Amino acid sequence: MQIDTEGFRALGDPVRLRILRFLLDQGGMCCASPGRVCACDIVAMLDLAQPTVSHHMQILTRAGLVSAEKRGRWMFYTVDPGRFAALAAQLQAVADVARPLATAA
Amino acid sequence: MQIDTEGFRALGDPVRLRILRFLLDQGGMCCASPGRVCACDIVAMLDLAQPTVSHHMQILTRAGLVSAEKRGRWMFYTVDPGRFAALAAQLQAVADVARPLATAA
DNA sequence: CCCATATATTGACATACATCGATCTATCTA
DNA sequence: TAGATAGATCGATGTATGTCAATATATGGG
Repeated sequence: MQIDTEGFRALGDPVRLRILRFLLDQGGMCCASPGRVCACDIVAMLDLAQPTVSHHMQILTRAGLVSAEKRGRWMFYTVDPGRFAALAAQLQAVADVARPLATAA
Repeated sequence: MQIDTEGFRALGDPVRLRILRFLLDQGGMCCASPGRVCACDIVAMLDLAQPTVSHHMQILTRAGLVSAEKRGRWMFYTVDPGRFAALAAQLQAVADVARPLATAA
């Protein structure tokens, strides 16, 4: 039973969850670069200083939840669907193992 | 897009993940009360003081990841499969939304 | 080349959190 | 009812972490 600490740790912060939701929402827009949001947009959205946002983006990328791509002066961030699917599979595996135990007890 | 902070936060700790794995493994045993592990067994397994374990179990139960049942002097803990399945669904929903954006970009 | 802009890095600080010893509460038993 | 045991609560403490101001590092434009 493999469960990743770093991934869930990165998810356990309200600011980072807000950033993830913002990436998904902005990704749905039809203009500019769909699915890609630059760091400056995230700073503008949040009421936090630029270094703080940079710090959070580092945690998210190091956890593999978002991938970063530098394009000129801007850093564009994308949510990694494979990583989220993998984490979802881990939790579902826990649920599958726990299900018969919970009903038996 | 609903993502639960408290659940993932509770998962983002190596000690608590070890406890969860222990609950699942011990749950597979055929003796005593299958699927149920008392707090004393968790204390015995970990190299941590009893109040520390009690604290972690509170966090896990408050996050809904495990359910606690007092039976006499003992507290028995069970992994909640529904809660894990719900969290898995949240992450899978993120993956499903992010998938087309990642491929389009 | 120099300046403006976008992001990263550094250092400092306050708060949150994991951990423990000591103690309290509840429950069983003799 | 007294003693023993399981677990929770409390208070203290060290470490981790979120946050910011200041600065550094790119990158593009004039």
